[in-house]
Amino acid sequence: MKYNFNEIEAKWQKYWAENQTFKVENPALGEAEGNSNKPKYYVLDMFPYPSGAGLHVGHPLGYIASDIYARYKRHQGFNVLHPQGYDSFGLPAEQYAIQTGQHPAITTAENIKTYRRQLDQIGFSFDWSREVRTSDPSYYKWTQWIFIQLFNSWYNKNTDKAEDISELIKTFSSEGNRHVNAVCDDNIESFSAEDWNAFDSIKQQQILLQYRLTYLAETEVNWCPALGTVLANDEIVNGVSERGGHPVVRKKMTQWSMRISAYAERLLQGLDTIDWTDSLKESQRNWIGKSVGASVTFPILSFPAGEEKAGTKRPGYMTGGNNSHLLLSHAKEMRANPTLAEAALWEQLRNKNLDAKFRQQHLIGDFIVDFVCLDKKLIVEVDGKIHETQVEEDAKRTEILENDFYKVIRFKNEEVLGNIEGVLEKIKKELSQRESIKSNSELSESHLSEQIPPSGVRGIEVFTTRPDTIFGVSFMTLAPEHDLVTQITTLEQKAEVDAYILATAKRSERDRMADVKTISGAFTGAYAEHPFTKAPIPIWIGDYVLAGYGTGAVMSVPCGDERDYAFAKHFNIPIPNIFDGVDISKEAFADKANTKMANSDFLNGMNYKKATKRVIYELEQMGQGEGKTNYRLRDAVFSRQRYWGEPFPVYYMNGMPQMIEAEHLPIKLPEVEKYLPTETGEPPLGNAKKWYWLQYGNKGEIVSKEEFENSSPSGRLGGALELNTMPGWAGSSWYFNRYMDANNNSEFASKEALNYWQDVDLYIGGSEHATGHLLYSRFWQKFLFDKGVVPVDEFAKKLINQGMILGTSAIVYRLEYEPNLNNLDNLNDDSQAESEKFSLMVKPIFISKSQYERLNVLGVYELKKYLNENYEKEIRKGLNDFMNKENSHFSIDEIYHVNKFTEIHADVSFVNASDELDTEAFKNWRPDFKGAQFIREEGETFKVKREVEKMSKRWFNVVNPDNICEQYGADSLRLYEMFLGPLEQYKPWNTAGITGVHSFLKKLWKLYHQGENRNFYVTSTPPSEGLGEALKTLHKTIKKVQEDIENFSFNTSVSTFMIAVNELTAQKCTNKEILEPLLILISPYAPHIAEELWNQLGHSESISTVAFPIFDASHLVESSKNYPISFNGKMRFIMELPLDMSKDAIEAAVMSHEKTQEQLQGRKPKKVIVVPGKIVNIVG
RNA sequence: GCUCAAGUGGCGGAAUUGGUAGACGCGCUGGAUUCAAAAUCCAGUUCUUUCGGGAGUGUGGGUUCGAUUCCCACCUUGAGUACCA
Repeated sequence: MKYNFNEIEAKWQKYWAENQTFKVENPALGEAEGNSNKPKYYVLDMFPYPSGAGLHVGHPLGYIASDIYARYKRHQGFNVLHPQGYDSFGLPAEQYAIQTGQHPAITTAENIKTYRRQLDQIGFSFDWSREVRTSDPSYYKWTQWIFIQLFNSWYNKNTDKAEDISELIKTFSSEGNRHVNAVCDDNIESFSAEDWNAFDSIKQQQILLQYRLTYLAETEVNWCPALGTVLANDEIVNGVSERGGHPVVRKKMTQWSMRISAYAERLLQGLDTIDWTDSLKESQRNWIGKSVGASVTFPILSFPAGEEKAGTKRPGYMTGGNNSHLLLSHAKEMRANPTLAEAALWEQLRNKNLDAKFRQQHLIGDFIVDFVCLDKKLIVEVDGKIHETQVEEDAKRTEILENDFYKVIRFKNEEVLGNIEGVLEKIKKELSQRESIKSNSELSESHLSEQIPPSGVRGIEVFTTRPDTIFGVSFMTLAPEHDLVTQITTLEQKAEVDAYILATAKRSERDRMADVKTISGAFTGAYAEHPFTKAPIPIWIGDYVLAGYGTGAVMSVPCGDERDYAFAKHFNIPIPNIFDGVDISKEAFADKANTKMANSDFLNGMNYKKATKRVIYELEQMGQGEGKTNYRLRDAVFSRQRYWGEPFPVYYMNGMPQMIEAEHLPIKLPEVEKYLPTETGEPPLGNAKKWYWLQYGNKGEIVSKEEFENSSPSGRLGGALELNTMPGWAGSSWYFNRYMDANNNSEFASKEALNYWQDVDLYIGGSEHATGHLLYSRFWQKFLFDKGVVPVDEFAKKLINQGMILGTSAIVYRLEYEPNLNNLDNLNDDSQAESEKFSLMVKPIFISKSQYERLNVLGVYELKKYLNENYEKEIRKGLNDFMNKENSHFSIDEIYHVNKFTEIHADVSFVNASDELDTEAFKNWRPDFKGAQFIREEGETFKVKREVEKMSKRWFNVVNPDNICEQYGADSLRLYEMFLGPLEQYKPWNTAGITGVHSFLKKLWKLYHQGENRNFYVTSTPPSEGLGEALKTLHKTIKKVQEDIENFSFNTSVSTFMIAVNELTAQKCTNKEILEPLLILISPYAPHIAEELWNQLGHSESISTVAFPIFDASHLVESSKNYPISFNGKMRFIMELPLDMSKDAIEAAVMSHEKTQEQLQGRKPKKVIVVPGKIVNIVG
């Protein structure tokens, strides 16, 4: 009986499918199976995107590893969940649809069919009854559901978790937002409960949107014009799109965003609780980018330093020592406790009775004014009794404010209370006389305003990780895009600054990235004040400061920061040294650990840690700074202008997004005629005429877009439809939970299932998802955990990144030669065309690797000479064919010249294990190779050059698993993929090597089939004397294989099997006691052959259900040891000695050995080291 | 630049609580079998050598009786990230 792997594999694959061998039950549902007593184990692969190209041998690597582990865990008595599915929304199907009109669902279904066939033939033990497809409405129903949950949640920093938005609304209406500590948009205005309750519904919705975990915002996004969509940061590589390499530009768009930044700290902390690779954790840490430091506010000096000295600085204005935080909270307090008159006037002003927007108790500079219309710069003060005692101060205050172009009008309490109509009339009159500053550009460009910072600006806030170096600040740098730049720049510097801003804006992101070394910047002419020394600090702008990080401004400490140092050197800015005993004449000193402060006032002598703490304390006392932690992690844009993705369960009323209630889900993707954006620039969904959306309360009805949008709000939904779809990572961010209860129609997954399976025990997939899928999934898991949907807040305990399998390309060298057209008088004048014709007609000449290496060192002249001497016949034949002549009268070197060699990738299937090219197959490969000639060294075969490259159609090095399974079988494929090397490593595929594992399987087969006819022959005599060696082999193997699987060292267990089979063959072992457990060891790796032999051994149950053999150390006990005897650490010979021999006896035995004497050559050893059971070392 | 990973025969790779470097396989060489080829089997295969031996795990140092393994410095390759204050 021969090892007929094709037959065996087909037989068992059919058996497993028919018997649902790998179907796993949730205990609550399958108590009868007895699974409830078994511990659970969840082994997961990253599900594939089913591309049109199908699988190549690199794809199943991780699946094979996880399958081995899953099968092993079943042998160990675990209830193993090992599912598979498809990440089936994605760009390629859509692009194919755009080109061909084929619906992506059809393409996707076809691709999935191919994938399934390919996966099945490798013999995976997946439970296909739990398959998920992200593009299936029954699945994306729940993706939409999660989106709604996110919309209805906000992040409470006090409880450090996501909470329901209804809680927030309750708080707003009972106490406003003053005490709400949430992760939300910047610049949220503060409001009271009364304010909130007075807001109209739209205003309330706008405010809530600033708190929701998924929110709509005008964001600057990465727009890819070629793909017609936005891309996430991790979808961009080197400034171009990851898919297709198209350029990407920044663009402002209204998009859905996910407030992942709320989870930055928990995502970081969570890394310590999971067993993922260090490099992957490191990537995520970098991506989150936590930095701890301080935020510091530098007041802006109103006049340049020189004028300040002249004594023109105004009193009370923007000097250091004031506390904006205190003033702000004071203003809030005053707002909350208005006087009667103030309240009465505010009631009138807020209702826009005067057609102008007023603010109450607003901070202007250092002053809190009662009411202000910022647009018209009109201040209205209501004075009580107290003002009678401070007329002078008030006058000064008015003067200062009026210098800032404010107009101040004052009313007495009595006036307001007695004649409010008259007061309003006066205000109205003033308003009408003042021009709106928005429409008056002259004003803001006037000389004076250039010198005087506008009101409301108190200082520049910076973020620094080195607050300890604050005494080293010698300038400040703002990003060119910083809001303050135009406001603070002096007239003299305006031209220079404007020119610089323009130049920076022109440079693309890529240019800026490529050109890091060039230092550029401009001085604004303005100065800030140092918080401690009160010295004026020049304010510069420079493009090394990024608008998008921190506050877009830095305090520059040239002595302690490389970039600040370079900038200071370049512009001749002083570089004060604040480090004790450090020379900064050549470079900045950025070594935190060895910092000792000097020239730093109260910090002198302190180290980094102490100084930092002290500075932050001092700044907090002054109200000019505080300890702060910054994260690089940005909120994730969640809208895509694509067709083939999840539709949002969203419509708009009055411009505000509304969720469609969960009971109406799924919102199915509508049909479109064209998959391109509409003529008006809407996303492809704008083309949809009919929607599988609903009539209110009447689920599932098809409604036309017009019908939907024009319907009356009472009967139908009414409002505009959301036309964007969700990004690719939406569906993949929670699929691992769905597998736990994949066919549940009423829930995301049942509580019982979620509680039983908890999380993924082992997750295997590529490291390319480090900052995409793996971060987003952790984010959603934490969110779902907060909401009580899932029981754990990390979804995968252990994660392994499988390395990539690379291709081994085969390269031949093509000799390029051309006619010497000047000499070929019978040719046409059009030499260009002739040359092209020639190169088409001429027979190509290919050169072998060794010949190429030989020829390539010769010069062109030598090469030509060599070719003429050795290959004149071949070349002349090519030329003659071209010229249609028998014999040209020219000598060979008069009519052609050699150009160069070009590398041609040959299909790897034409090359054998010895790198020899099948020249016939190669000639038939492409029509222009038909008459190819091959040059090789005499007596040599034609060998190709090998090169390891990524597997790609382009390089003709793609190997299809279908062919491998047909030729060698799935078991060979599985073993070989594991045998190639460590799972995590990148390694080249070379089909030639598979013969090794294939012949191993044949040898294994032979162990069970003896004699001439190879009949099944296994003896079942009880273990006898002769079984000792075989038992030793078996138990050695059990031990090693078990260790290897648990350490994911699958490559070494394959060689262990080889050793075992080689040994057992040599021992002529035919005993069932040995051969039966051996099969169980091998079955996770080569399940088909194991199942077949197991069956032949007389078992009726599948081998996958039996228990793993137990290692028994007693079989490995030895009585003697081959001691390596080394001299000065070098092993010289081996001596067999009993293991129970004492140290002294060993030494004596070794010393008396003749080889020892030989080595020593009469010298006396200085020392003899004896480690019993290990080694003897003699030091001479 | 920074972070992480890794450097061992012709090739993939094995060996770490420090103890026989090169397991296992490919390829290669020789032999058996065969009309022949494939397949199969046997022997050899780190380099060097005067056949005694000697050298050897990216380079240079160190610790140790003993280092592929630990420490320091450097070089190279791959991956990620990039003016992150």
